[in-house]
Amino acid sequence: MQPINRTNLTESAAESLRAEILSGRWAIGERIPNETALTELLAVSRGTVREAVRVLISKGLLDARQGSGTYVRSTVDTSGALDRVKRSGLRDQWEARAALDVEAARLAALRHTPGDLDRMRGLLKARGTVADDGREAFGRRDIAFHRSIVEASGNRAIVELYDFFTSAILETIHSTLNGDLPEPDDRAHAAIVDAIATGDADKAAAAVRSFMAPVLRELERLLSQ
Amino acid sequence: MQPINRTNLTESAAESLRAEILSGRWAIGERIPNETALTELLAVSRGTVREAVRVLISKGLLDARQGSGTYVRSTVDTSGALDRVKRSGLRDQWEARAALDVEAARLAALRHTPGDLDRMRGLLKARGTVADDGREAFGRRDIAFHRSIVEASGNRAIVELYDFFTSAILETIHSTLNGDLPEPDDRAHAAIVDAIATGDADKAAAAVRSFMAPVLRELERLLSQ
DNA sequence: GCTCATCAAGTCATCAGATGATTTGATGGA
DNA sequence: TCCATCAAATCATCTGATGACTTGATGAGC
Repeated sequence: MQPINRTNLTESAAESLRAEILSGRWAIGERIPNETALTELLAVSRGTVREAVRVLISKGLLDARQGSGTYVRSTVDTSGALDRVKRSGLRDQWEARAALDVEAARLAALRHTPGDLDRMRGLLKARGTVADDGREAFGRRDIAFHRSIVEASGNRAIVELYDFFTSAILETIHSTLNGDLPEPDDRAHAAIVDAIATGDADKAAAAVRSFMAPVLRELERLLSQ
Repeated sequence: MQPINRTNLTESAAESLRAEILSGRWAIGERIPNETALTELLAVSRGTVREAVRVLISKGLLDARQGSGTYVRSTVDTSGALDRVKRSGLRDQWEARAALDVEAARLAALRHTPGDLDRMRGLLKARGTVADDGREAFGRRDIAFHRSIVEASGNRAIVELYDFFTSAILETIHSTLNGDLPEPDDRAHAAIVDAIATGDADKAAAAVRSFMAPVLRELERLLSQ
């Protein structure tokens, strides 16, 4: 039986290089040793060095320029962050998304354009009910509506993370949860849009918060069983 | 002059493979063609194929097993999400982190232990001033204090993202911003801890929000110049 | 008929060598 | 001083070979 931690040379080399970069051994923008030198430093062949470097390039830590060298692009590695977020549990993910959702509504109240409001209301009308054409299709329309609010915040970082949480939560619910979560009715949805339309950030935030509360309570109940 | 979108074979191959995987061409757990076959499919050498596959392994899409084959591990790619967040601009990042910070304080008010409060107060006392031993060291202590609040939320997803934003924002500020951001005084910091200690979630959230406001205003001013 | 050691084929892991493409700084003439 | 040219350095890519590991087939032994 092999030890389960057995790893290959490429990963060892990549990990070793990554640690050096994160330690700040080379400053941002500085050139790291060339492939031949790394071959000796890491005691692996050039092919293995190239695979390791390629991984770090894809993580955004390095930047290779043909004819010139390989340079440090960043000394912080965030590639594993989302993996850990994924493993953080459904309640935590839901809370984090709710935080973004609330802040998005707050910003949307301040920054929304007339077009944003039209789009929200159009998607809310098109949302319909589960009975129309099944749960999955309804889920997609529901998500589209909520996303339109987040988009109206004009904050791309929040939109991006919101999308991530949405897919992560969906995946988790599919695989772990069987019970149904309460689905707020049209009136609750419309209340959010109306609050945003008033331009009152606190009111918009409160609307989303009270919208989320019952779902979160039910979620905690289901998870504590 | 070369077109700026010029890319190398490895990236083309990786992108091509990634697209096939995301399209669902192979089911999760299914084995993809071996290296020799990929060499023909992608019309590149084995070395290039290996580099491309290695990148997709590091993204969590593939899983290579020596002697057996290379298998699909996931058909959703979230690895680019944080990259896009990084490129979303300083204001957006700050707002997103503030949202998490506010929610963390809210949760901390509800869930904190006596030990949490002790730690926060200890770190606040140890925080001192810039004059003590330079800006960088002070910055680290300041971050440690704020992180202790986020940790007290008991939400790992929020902690993880908070860390991400902290490092991303620090890096951006280092490279783009020269002006100083306002630094709230000890009293403002202590007010957050006190609010959390009362167990009143709204009060804690409001404390963090008013703490953040002047910094965000100054940030917008600096960025609009 | 069942079990299990053995084996061979298939596959990824790694190495070594060679050539091409590109960048960059040095050189030297106009 | 300017600029075309060149050579060295570096990454990009290909090719061939060998090793390590997995897996299913085989067949002896019971």
